[in-house]
Amino acid sequence: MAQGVGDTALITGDSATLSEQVFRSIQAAIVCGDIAPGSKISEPELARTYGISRGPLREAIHRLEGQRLLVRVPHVGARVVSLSHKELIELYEIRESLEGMAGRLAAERMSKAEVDQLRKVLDTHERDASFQAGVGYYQQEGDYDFHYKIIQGSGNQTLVKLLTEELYQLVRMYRIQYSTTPNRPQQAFEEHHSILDAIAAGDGELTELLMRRHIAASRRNVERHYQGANDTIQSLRGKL
Amino acid sequence: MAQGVGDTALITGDSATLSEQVFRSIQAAIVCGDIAPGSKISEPELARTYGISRGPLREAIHRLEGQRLLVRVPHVGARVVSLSHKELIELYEIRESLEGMAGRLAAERMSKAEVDQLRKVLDTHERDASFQAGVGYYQQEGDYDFHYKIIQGSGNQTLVKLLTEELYQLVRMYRIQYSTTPNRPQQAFEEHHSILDAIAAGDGELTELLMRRHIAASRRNVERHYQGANDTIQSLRGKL
DNA sequence: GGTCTGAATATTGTCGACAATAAGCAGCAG
DNA sequence: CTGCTGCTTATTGTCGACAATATTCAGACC
Repeated sequence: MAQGVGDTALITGDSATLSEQVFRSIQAAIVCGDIAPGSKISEPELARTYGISRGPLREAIHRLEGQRLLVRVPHVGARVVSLSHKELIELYEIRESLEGMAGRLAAERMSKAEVDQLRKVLDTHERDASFQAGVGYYQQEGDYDFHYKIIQGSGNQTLVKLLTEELYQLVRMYRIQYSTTPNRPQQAFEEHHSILDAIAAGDGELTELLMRRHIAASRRNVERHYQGANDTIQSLRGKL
Repeated sequence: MAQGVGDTALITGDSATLSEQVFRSIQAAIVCGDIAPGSKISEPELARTYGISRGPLREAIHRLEGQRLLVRVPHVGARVVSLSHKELIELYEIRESLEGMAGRLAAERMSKAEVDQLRKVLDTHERDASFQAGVGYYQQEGDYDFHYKIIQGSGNQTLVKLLTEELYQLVRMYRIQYSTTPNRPQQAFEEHHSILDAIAAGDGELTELLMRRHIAASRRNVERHYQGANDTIQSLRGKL
């Protein structure tokens, strides 16, 4: 996990530049919800928090703007993105298209070893009690995420970059936000298994179909619970 | 057209901040090929060229990095992106998926007025002599571009932003680069007309199919002529 | 002659200060 | 009491200078 909740210390990976470190730090803070959606980004405050000057901070902010995690308006400042119901649905539509394609390519290109690795991910999820409780599912990240592995298996590096380094940050952000709302771990499990089977069989068309259906179901789930979750967000937003 | 060839003056739109202006200026310069693919970005030099300090320039560079127009490596600098054959194909694959979806949505959602406007774009292309010569086709931009109009017609603003503000900059860049290579205006015309008909008929499925086929054909065309064009790029890259 | 080492140079990264714009607030008129 | 005006304040935008790192080139060694 990239960052503990409430931990505002700089992510001090081996990457040398402060700009890069503060970029990752703020990215993690936004995705994990440590900085509430819709809240304003104060440059002096953040600079003090991370103990750096405003220069690198501003560079990081501009990069985050490009990743859609921040919305900036000139001479006013940056705010953490807060997707409207419509925008969230639009994001899921795009995922449907892109991840469906990733699934098809993965089924066609993944090696046996990669498929086994994917199966292991699924087994781990199944055994883990926290997943059974439906809590952990939405907090997965990176290598251990089922979707992530499939995307990587597509072999299309441009697609991998687009999905994992850009759109997925948003997806993870909303996964975590909605982790308190009723979800559908059991059905998701079954769908994941079907997808895995299709990939193992090398059936690209079927994988694409199942993946699209899986994400569409996920979208409908979010859609169904949106109103309640939205109230929570609004209350969070109240603290500006 | 955003910027004349060789014109290094700042784009002085009403947008106030220098950072924004220099961002658009460099973006246009890269897309139009005024700054060769693979060439290094010198901060002091560009700052002098545009008559600004390095601060706003660096912010612009970070934004351009997010748009995939620049590749940056810490402590070394930024270079204009130069897609490999593989990456270009990957980009087309993604376009196939995304624009196919845009076409489907556009067919389902576009109003009659919007369809008429789209038809007008196509008529204009047809009458314009430069298009008949197969030159102008690849230099279209923004509102006047056939694909652009369809994407907008999808009604999915997130998709619009993703395609037009990010991926399409790359697409335009390579369209212009390949504008000297033999292209396929006549066939593209016919395909465009078929797509228009499908949209006018409100047939989403057919539109998606035709759009995917159209982009796939375009990809194969690029693929076919890639070797020759690549030599040209290599020679350009020689001047660093 | 080729290769490694080291200093000189240039470029990138970071900082603090100043200028310009917007937000917040007090005071006043209606 | 409400709405507007002007000032105060805070935040963002921009700049020039300094520090840290990479590149380059000269010279010595094998």
